[in-house]
Amino acid sequence: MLAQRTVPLPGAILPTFPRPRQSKLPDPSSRRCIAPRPASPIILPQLALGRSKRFLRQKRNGGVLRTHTCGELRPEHIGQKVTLCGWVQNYRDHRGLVFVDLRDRYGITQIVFNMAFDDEMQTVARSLRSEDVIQVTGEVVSRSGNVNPKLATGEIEVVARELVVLNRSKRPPFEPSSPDLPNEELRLRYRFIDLRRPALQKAMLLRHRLTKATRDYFDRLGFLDIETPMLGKSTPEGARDYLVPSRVHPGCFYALPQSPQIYKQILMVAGYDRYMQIARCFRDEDLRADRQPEFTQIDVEMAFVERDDILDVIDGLVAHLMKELRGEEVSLPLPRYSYRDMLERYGTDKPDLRFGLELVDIGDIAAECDFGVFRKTVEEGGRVRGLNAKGAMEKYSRKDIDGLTDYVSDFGAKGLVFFRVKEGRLDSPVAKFFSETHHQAIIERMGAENGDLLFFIAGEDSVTSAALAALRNRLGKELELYDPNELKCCWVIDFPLFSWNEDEQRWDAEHHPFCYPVVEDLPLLDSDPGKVRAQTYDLVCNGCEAGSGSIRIHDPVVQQKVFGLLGISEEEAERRFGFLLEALRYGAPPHGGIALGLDRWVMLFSGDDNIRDVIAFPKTQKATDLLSGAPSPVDPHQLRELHIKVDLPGK
RNA sequence: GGGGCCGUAGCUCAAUUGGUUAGAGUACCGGACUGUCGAUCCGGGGGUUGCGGGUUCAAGUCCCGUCGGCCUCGCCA
Repeated sequence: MLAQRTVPLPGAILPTFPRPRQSKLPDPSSRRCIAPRPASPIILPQLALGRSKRFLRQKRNGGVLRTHTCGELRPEHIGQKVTLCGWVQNYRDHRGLVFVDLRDRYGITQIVFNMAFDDEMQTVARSLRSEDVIQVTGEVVSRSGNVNPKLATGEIEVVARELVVLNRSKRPPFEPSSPDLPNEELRLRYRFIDLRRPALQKAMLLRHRLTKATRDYFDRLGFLDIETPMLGKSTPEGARDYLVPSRVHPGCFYALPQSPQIYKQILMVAGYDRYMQIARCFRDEDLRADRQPEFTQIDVEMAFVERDDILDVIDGLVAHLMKELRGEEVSLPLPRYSYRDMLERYGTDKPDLRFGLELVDIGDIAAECDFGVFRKTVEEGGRVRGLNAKGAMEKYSRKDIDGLTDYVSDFGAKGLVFFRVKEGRLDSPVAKFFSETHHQAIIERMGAENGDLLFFIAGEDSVTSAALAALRNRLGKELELYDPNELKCCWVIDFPLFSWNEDEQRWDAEHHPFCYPVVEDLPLLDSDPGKVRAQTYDLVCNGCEAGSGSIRIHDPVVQQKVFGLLGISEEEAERRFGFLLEALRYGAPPHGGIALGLDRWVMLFSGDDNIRDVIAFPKTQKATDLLSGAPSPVDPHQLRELHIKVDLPGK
């Protein structure tokens, strides 16, 4: 039988279809198309991911439009009468016979419409186009002889007996099944189409599972999930705030949280000694491939703990996630390295440990050679460091190396010296400035063999680190030195508390201003602040800063001292976050915590390198939402209520 | 704020050194077709080459500006 609404529709742009009457009727007996299992729950298998086999159970009620999903039917269902709903992914019109690939997020099922059964229905079936939404009732039959091995449901098909067009789609700007992706601008504008793509659905599912596994883990350990305000007070430093004007208090603004930092510390003072939250954070800074203006943190804080207690808890989380999401065992504890050590070996505090390619210092050799740049750099207190790209001699032409030279110049390197190792000697435009002894010394120091390609950068310590770290990552990728699917995590600890800000002639907090110094370094706060180590820790995964935290200052005196060194006066400190200082005066327990970037973790687990692909509704690099058009001007009357006048810069 | 890449049909792309009426695939529309699954076959419509200016006999192509997207340095505890 054909439902009333299935008359062919005129034109390309169609009005919204009313939902079929069945959906509004509570009486199941009016539904002729329901399969004969009214009391049993429908089991909807989620998209398979990893080795986990989890099932979502959905109670059948009188209002369902479908008996199964499009990913569910198997040979065991043959003979059953079923009702499916979904989107038309593809149609193959043979006139008397029409095939439709019906898609929902669970899979694809082939529907067959046969003119022999219903001529009128056939006319409607032939009018179906991509992304139309339909409801089909029919019988599950075997596809013996015509099995499609590409589909999980490929052994069966549904022979349609009833078709309801639930809604027509305009011609979609792109199709979810298309092998070549349209440009990202279009994908973001039509995000509702993009989100139909299996890749994004997979990412959303992974994100859900990661979030849930995280909550489960902390719940088991007795952590409380406590929400903190979105409308708050501007936090002391760091990123630019997103501001929200107050209507009730003319001229005053809330700030959206850069993180729940201060609130979670106050929760510790309040005695909620194990806190966690999946917290949305906002930072009004320029974007990157792995950075969005609003992002999500797994926020954690604990009281009566020392650094290693927190590291142990997060070690457990990492192991739990690896097990739950990838079925992998991780040996704990995760390795813990000092900041100094990482900077020396990898040039960065967030090394990618999936491969070696460690940095090597040849300052002593450089000091003796006749190559002016090297010798002079060392004389002036700089460093000469390099790395050995094993066996890469043939892989990089002179032109390629010029490209690398350009690349490292972005990081402040004035040049890139290279040597090809041939017949036990160094071959390079600058080789003549090095004696035979130097050649052999460098070869020995670098562990070089014939066919290797050595790179060196001379300059200030920080420049050699930054440039070589960047070069190392690039070489690691280009030379395929690691398995891109591997996840390798470590802790980096013992960061300095401060770094010197040359421009403003004062100390900056390396992490944030609430980090507790290493106790034995406390006296150095007065004598040599640059030497003070902080009780901070970064969780690093595949060269990505995946989490960062510290033991906090719970003593108002130490806190004031740190503010002083940061150039924050007592008055300013009181004004901006006096409420934290005040809280610390009322019995603050020793406490500390960490925040992990949830979006980045999903990226790491999914192997994506674009944060937008793990966020349902991301923003562009200019922080706009192409779907909604945000941000946008507002009605003048809204501004008047807020006592705000817009003063745009002239062009 | 700086550097780089990109913008041509609904979409993905092409267009020789600046040179004829800007093409192809796909999607869309019409027709044929009862076992397709990237269906096939026949026919058709579809373009302000992002926008504005300039150079030139001539601009999709070169130059300047601008808008938008992406990557990146600065920035982001």
